[in-house]
Amino acid sequence: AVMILRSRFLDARRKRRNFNKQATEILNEYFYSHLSNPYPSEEAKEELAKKCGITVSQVSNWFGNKRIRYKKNIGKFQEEANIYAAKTAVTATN
Amino acid sequence: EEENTNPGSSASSVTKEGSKSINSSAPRTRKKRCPYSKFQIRELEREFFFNVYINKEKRLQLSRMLNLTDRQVKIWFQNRRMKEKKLSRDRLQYFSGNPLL
DNA sequence: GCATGATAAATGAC
DNA sequence: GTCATTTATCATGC
Repeated sequence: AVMILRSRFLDARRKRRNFNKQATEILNEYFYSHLSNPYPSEEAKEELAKKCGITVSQVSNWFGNKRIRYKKNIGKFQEEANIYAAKTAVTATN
Repeated sequence: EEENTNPGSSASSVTKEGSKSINSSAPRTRKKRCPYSKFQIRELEREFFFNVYINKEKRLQLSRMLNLTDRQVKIWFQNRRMKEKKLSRDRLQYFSGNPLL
């Protein structure tokens, strides 16, 4: 039984699964509302992980990938940036 | 499963990372990440199994055998220790709260 | 076919 | 030394 769990653990670590849309929304919301300094603290990471239903490591991975891919091609993310900018603006007015 | 095409040797004579150019304020471009071969990984892992911390002597020996610099071997062990720590964390998280145990 | 998450080299703060 | 990163690469999803 232990061996089964062990192999299952190894497979789960290697397989990649996309996050659900809600988790991605939360992460993007934080990213674009902190675009000048998109480096969440350890506490912020834990809170994001809890809200997204993922691990802190996964949050770190997401921000690492997001930062460099955004920097490498800002134009590609412009539309996305506008969407979340408008979204946070709406929530701010409420 | 072959050797490294080390980009460091292709540039101007940079025998070791210790050697600095005359220019003190050089931006010093970041070394391109080059994945190690299966053979290199096997030997590094073998040594890591015996001791997580490698001494200077074995480090020099390994670096010569694998055609890597001292610094590369040193950094590999640092990263490998971090990886081990993360694996332990993941294992603990995965097996904790598992009803089948 | 790229988008995306995870991992592997490499750097730098401390 | 650790450790959060950057960057490229790998593996998978779709």
